Amino acid sequence: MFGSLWSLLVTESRPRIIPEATVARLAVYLRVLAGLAGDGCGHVSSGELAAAAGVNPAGLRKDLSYLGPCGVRGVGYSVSGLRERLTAALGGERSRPCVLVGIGRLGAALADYAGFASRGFQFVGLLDADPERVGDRVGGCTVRPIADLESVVADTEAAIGVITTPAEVAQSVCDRLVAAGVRSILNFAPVALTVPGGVDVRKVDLSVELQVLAFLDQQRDGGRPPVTVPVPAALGAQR
Amino acid sequence: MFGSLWSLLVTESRPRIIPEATVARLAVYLRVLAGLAGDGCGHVSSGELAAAAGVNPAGLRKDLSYLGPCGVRGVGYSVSGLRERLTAALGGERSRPCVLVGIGRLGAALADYAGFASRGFQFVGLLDADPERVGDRVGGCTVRPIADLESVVADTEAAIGVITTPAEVAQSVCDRLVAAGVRSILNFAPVALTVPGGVDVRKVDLSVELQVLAFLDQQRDGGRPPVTVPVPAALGAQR
DNA sequence: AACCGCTTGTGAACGCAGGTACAAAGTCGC
DNA sequence: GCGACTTTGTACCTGCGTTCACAAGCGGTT
Ligand SMILES: NC(=O)c1ccc[n+]([C@@H]2O[C@H](COP(=O)([O-])OP(=O)(O)OC[C@H]3O[C@@H](n4cnc5c(N)ncnc54)[C@H](O)[C@@H]3O)[C@@H](O)[C@H]2O)c1
Ligand SMILES: NC(=O)c1ccc[n+]([C@@H]2O[C@H](COP(=O)([O-])OP(=O)(O)OC[C@H]3O[C@@H](n4cnc5c(N)ncnc54)[C@H](O)[C@@H]3O)[C@@H](O)[C@H]2O)c1
Repeated sequence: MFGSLWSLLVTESRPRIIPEATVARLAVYLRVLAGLAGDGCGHVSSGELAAAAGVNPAGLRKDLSYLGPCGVRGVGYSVSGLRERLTAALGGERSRPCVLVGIGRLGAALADYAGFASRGFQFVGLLDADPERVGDRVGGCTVRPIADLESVVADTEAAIGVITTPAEVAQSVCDRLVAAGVRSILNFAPVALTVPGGVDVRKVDLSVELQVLAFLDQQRDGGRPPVTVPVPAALGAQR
Repeated sequence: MFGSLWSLLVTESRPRIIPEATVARLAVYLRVLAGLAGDGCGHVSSGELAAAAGVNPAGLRKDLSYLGPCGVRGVGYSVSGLRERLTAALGGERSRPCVLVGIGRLGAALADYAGFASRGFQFVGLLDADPERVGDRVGGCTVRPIADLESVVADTEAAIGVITTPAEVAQSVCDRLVAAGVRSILNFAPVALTVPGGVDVRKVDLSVELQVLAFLDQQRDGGRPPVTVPVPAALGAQR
């Protein structure tokens, strides 16, 4: 009713902000849809998608509603249409150049992983301080000395930097990446990076993941034998 | 005030539940303290710890308050005392046996990583379906055939299972782990695992991390120039 | 053409997490 | 011994995320 009027007033696009938690789930939905596109089905309901993504159907609909009306009531969502909408919302299909610093065991695994390229993320620069590793070819790219960091970032216009160096040097690597123009950083080193405003950092901390699991395990076991806690199912309840 | 009274009523320990987000941060604090213990300083203030951990000082104090009074007013927290308190809260120092399924590039990197063992997490079982990999020694452990999964879990009493197999087989591997008695699972495969109640699953999704960074990057750039938005047709066509 | 069933989209309520501000409490200096 | 300073611990508030429930809308059917 006044939705069309409003869209006229705002000229274009969605001024609405999308919560970060929603963005993360949108990426999951997109991957599920990619697997679904192979099948012949042209439509999916929120219930099916939610089941495949492991989330609540109502939450999924609310997530999608941030992109505006995407589905058809009584039918569901067009698989191809929703894919386009999601890819557009998440930054389009354009290739996103990334640089990876620290080509150790973890770094090499990331550089060699095909799942990133299929989503538009390409490692155009692999950097390491170890002369032994420089010159190696990993995942279709040659490892270059860390001294080339600035020039590689400048040449490739890399937007994302991934840090898989030892923790001690992660901050200095981060500083150099930011100085070179990188404004998005994914950090695997177990340190809290300090960055200037306007730079986004996401941290992947595998030790913490294990420690949380250990805590939940202990909490579960600790609650069972000794005393109290009449409802053991409440905590472990799965959706 | 009535906190002490209440603690008397409940006899002992902490019946208070600790939010999962807090647990994750507690693990970070513990790691920061480990690095700090080498130094001579016997006390740290919430401000120092918070700066090192990259969080708000008040939030850190609130996190620690879940464990009961840990610090001394006017002085700070005893480094050694807080370490003991945190390790106890997170499940003690006892070694936690883990099994790792799928010794590919990522799995091998994890199995070879020294940072887990130093926190009590030991990979006591490495399993893979590829006969080529069976028999390899990775990180002080020999890769065994996937058929041994049940016996390995039973023998080692592994509490945590880590899945680094291709996505297609992740659910079946998960089912076997759960059936064998594993109640905590860390999943790297890009699928939503379905588990029965009482089993905890945590998922690490690196593609999603990159995609969120890409979105934030796009959102930042999209906000700077006045107009445009390269996909104007999508909305008009919708309605 | 009107009805019916199915699914979306969203308003409202709830619970949780993070931040601010302040009072309690202990130590250090004199 | 006492005062003042420092730092903790917590109560309050605000905003976010999630869930529930329901009305609106569309396709198919009669
Ligand atoms: N491997 C894992 O499973 C794992 C798990 C959790 C966290 N991490 C973290 O990820 C990071 C890397 O782990 P890893 O196992 O690959 O270690 P690694 O030692 O195998 O690799 C580190 C690489 O960084 C390079 N490097 C060192 N200093 C550098 C510098 N100044 N500039 C550029 N490169 C430099 C080294 O040459 C090496 O190739 C570490 O911070 C580690 O704590 C790893
Ligand atoms: N490598 C990365 O950087 C990366 C990044 C994100 C996600 N992942 C995910 O992690 C998983 C592993 O990635 P990878 O790069 O190590 O792949 P990989 O192909 O190198 O390793 C997979 C391993 O699993 C083994 N395997 C296959 N089927 C199995 C089964 N039924 N039982 C036991 N083992 C089996 C294979 O033999 C192989 O050794 C994948 O799901 C991938 O999507 C990897």
